[in-house]
Amino acid sequence: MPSSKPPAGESAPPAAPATPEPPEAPELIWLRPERTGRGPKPAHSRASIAAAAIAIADAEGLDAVSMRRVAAALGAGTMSLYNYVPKKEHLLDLMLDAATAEYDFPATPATPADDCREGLYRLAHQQLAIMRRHPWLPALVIARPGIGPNALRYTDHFLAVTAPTRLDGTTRMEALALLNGFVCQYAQYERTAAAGAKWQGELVGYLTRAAMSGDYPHLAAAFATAGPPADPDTAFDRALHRVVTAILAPAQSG
Amino acid sequence: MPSSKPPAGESAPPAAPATPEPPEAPELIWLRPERTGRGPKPAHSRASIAAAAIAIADAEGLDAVSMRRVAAALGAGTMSLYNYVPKKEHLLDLMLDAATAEYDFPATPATPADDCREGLYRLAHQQLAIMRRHPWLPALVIARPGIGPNALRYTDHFLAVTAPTRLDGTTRMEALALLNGFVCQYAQYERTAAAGAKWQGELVGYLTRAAMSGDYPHLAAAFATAGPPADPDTAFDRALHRVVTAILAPAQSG
DNA sequence: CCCTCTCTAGGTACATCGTACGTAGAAGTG
DNA sequence: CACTTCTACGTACGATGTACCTAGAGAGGG
Repeated sequence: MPSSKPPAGESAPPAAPATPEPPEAPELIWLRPERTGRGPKPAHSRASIAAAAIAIADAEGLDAVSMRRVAAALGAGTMSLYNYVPKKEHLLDLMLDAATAEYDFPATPATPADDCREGLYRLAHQQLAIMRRHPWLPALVIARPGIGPNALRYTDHFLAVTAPTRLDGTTRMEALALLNGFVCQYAQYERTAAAGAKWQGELVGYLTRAAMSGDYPHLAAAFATAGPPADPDTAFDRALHRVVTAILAPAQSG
Repeated sequence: MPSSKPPAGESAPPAAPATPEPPEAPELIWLRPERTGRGPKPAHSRASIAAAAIAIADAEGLDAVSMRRVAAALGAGTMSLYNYVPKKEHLLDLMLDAATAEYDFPATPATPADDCREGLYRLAHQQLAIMRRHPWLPALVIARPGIGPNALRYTDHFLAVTAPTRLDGTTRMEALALLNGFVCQYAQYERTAAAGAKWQGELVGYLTRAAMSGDYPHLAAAFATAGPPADPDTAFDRALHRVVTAILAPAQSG
């Protein structure tokens, strides 16, 4: 328990017993008010901090996002950041939610009919576009549930789109997780494929050697019958079609 | 290029030009031989190193796995580890592959018929079991493609199981990614849910407040009609059923 | 009005991390 | 035997997250 302890070497504290209960600031950053309205005006805002962090992550990757770096980008002292963001995790939460704000949801969910499928396609494509813009995003989404206000907007939109189906709320939530997870995985795959392009030569050599070793017969067979690598977008669409079909299927049949 | 350079302040090197080409050790650790057969016998092995790292990760989480920590667990000096593992990333590769070795593949892929579905269920359940044993695994699997020898075994087995379907190799590879990604996501979800149990009170409060705010009508409706939380295993099975159905569907129809 | 309390900005300091580099010695090869 | 090539390990550096402290700004109560 690293809570603030009094000097603890002096005499007994006068009246109030040491820590009468630190108001127990919530762990969830969305439960902390951005401003409490006393003292001097803060020089920055959560929004500007998130924007600065996102700019760094877009340009140099998530590893380049350090408290020092973000603070410097804002022209602030390193430790001043901690007035806005109690831990680095919360900085990541802010980034995640700020990126989620980039979704553009149509006001009316298309038509009441089963354009549901089309709505899910559009949603997934938008998500992929956002994640291509911010290659660090999938890792964050996967790592933490992150229920910021914009994630709630996303959830609400998804529920609206899937309302025409007669699936119950729980099932639709599972469907959301399924679709969300799929797009993240795909974006993440694209990312590592792009980053590992330099070692691709090594990898190909390793794989062909493995295939020829005879230890992996089915792998070798698949290699032999493999066609040319597909265009990323069509590969995505094909897999997306499968996932959406799985989502819209009535319910467990067997 | 941090290769070994000669003192470089002396007179010109006699005959060989400074660095004639460092043999360019491969980045992929699986392409480096474990032993080259000269010098003293190494006191450790990749297997023992991976085992030590896994023990630490199982007990204290992936963050507790540091080079110093693993070396200490082996009774070795910190820097000695770098004789076996050129970078920490490669340590993670070793851990990943060692965990993948825990799969137990049946020698004969059941029957030639469409027990394919059953085979995929078994595979997914085994994967979930492994990931529950090693809560740090999903994060690793998601982060890097990691094509160690045991991952190849897994791939080969998957291809064997899905052989009865008349899907081509590329499609079955996509199916593998789909199933693999799904199980990882689910395991990761379970993990964060378990870790965040302490803040669950906060989270529930936040969500109900959001639902009541009127800004998320569909979310509120879903909340209202939500049943009791399902048993994790049945929830997994339900979602798995959808995913496997999506995988086994013939091919893009529309 | 001033006093006081609360907030902000910022600096210093520490533990811990990955790892570059160099030295000492052991085990094979000629 | 000498020589080469490996292993083991200590030291040291730059970077990280963040605990803690000092000043000072500005609103509220007397």
